[in-house]
Amino acid sequence: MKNNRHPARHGLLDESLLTQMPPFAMLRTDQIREILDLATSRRYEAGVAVFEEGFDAERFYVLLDGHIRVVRISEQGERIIALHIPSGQLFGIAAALGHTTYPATAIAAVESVALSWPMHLWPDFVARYDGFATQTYKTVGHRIEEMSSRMLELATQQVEQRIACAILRMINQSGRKVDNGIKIDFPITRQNLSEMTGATLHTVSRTLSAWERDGIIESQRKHITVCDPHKLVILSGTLAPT
DNA sequence: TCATTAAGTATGC
DNA sequence: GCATACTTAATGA
Repeated sequence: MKNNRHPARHGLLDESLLTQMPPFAMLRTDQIREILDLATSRRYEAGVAVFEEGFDAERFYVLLDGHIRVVRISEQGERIIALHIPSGQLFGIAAALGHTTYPATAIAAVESVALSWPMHLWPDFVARYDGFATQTYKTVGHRIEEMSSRMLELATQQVEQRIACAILRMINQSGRKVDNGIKIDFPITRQNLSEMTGATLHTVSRTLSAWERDGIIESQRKHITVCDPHKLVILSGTLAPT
């Protein structure tokens, strides 16, 4: 026990919180304690921006609980959803890519809790903590892969296939098993899906209605459950055509 | 194959 | 009751 003035006051933050998180999984408890003592913990209401595109990248974050939507605005002023970030992952890590400003806006999709550290600690973290850098570059690699495959989809696939891909991606990353299938673990509207696929919300709505009639999905407002993932995979066009 | 327009129902503070 | 979420049909590129 050395310093009782850490910004993350309250006993909520114990070491076990971070041991689950990939970037910190390889660290000793005393190292995790050090990191926690430097962290600031904050809660974000659904819909609130954690940081915004173009602003100075002052801090980097790890999501403890909730879900983050990474959003950009196109030249025409349309919102594009670039990524969804599930809990346990780093975000706002512009420094890892050599940026000094955030390349996108991060919005809490549900009420969320995140830890953050000032960006000037980034080099220290990379240098001092084993596995932090490798895990980070792994996540960055995954996200770049995901975004580039989405660009390919946008260019080559039909709307129905793109919607299927978007839903499949979300149940892979944030699916929760329920009685009748796999449910996307955060609120998602037709509008949101249109922002991910570049279709209109009307087309998304019609497509989802058709899938619901066919028993492939079930949906309540803001929630989608996939009952027949296999059929969705076929619709996504990921498999070779007959 | 889709976007657009337009007009409707359902749901929740 | 008002905003938000969602549905549907018609029309036309």
